Amino acid sequence: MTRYYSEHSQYFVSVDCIVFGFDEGKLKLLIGKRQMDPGRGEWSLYGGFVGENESLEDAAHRTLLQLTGLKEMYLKQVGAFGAIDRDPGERVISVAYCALINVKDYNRHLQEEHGVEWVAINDLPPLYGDHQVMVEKAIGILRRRIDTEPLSFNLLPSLFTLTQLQQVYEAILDESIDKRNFRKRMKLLDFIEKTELVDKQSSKRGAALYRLNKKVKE
Amino acid sequence: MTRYYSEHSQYFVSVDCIVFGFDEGKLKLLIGKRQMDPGRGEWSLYGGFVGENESLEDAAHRTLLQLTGLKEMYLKQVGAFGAIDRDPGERVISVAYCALINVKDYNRHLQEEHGVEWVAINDLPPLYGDHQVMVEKAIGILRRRIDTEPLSFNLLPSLFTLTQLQQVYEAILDESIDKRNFRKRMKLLDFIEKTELVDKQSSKRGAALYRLNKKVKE
DNA sequence: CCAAAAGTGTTCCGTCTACACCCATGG
DNA sequence: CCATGGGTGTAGACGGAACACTTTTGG
Repeated sequence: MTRYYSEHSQYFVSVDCIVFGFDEGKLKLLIGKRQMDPGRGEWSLYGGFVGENESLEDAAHRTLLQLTGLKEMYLKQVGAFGAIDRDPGERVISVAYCALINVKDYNRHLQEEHGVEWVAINDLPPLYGDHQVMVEKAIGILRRRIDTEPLSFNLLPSLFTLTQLQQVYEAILDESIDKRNFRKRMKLLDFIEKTELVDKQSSKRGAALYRLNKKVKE
Repeated sequence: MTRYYSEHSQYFVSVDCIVFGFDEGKLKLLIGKRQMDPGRGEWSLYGGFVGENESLEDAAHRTLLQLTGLKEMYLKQVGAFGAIDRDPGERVISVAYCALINVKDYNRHLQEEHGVEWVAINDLPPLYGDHQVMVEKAIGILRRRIDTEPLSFNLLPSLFTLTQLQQVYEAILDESIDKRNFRKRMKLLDFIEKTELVDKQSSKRGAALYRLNKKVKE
């Protein structure tokens, strides 16, 4: 292979995954204690190095597959982080990706295998390196996009109640929403539809289940 | 230095700068013909490789200083681009940055030195590699943020007329705006203020000049 | 005196917000 | 029968959109 750029330096490039889930009415993040040096034992996002035969996004998908057992999920780039000393070990340039998954789909024994836990975002411990900043930026993106893009559904099962959906909105925006106004707004969305099915889990009366009816565009 | 990650691959990392300016009532981009292989002669964004002693943002600033002679400017990360074959030469992971500058501040002889030109965004030629995609993403960011963040002022001199400001909005959003409504909205912004000065360049009657009165927050 | 750009208000309509009560059911 | 969560409508406030004419002055 012809070498064009050989006079320049090369760097390790990693991806860090900010995996959001929704459980017990809260927005949660999958984090674990680092199992390698440096920073062994510190709370950290799950990440991995970019391989030679994969794009950044491929690397994020591979990492997320290892971590969650899931192949398809909502994935969005949060940004590149390249401060010289951002990693306490060596210089690593990292690209953060934000993923939204349905906690129920998560393969539970992978959780133990990787030593990760779901932690509520309002209750996060200090995180390794600049991971805190990545998380904050990811939440900012979610907040800004939640009304423009059908994000929230990725955090729920394919059948969901309006109450669940409202809880997702409230968790992401960190504010409470009026139930009637919320339901009115949701009725105007053309990509969700009511089914005949009823969820009896959470109430005696039962709540109508809704689903997406179109493939969501980027 | 202790080596922690040596089993992993390393990559060239570059920054590519999407430099917007506003001139002749149009939004323009600073692009030039590549002066190196591969792709010599193709239209391209201006970019550079990331050095060992600089962060990604430092690299973008350095590159922009070389290109424009300007030290301070609005700069925002557009995203990381890492497809395996995105660069026709070798694998290079690139982080795109979007800069907004006032064309009048631009050091004109640097333009010739670097062989770059201001080209209206509606009139761009095909660009090298994935640069087109970077530009589109940058424009999307500007459009989404123009009403949330005081962006537009970076494309104008420190004293500007409301007509100029409106032209910037129209150029970024690619749609025309009602003059009265626009001026009403601008009057509500607390960070711009009318001065006693009058611009006689563009009209016989003269137009009031405005300026920013607060340091802009991120 | 006229061409060219600056400047200025009002009305209408649609959207968002606030707000409280009845319903269905399992235990 | 009652506790629990599900479900519904209306009125007022507010903000955005449509719309046309007068002013100033250099040439």
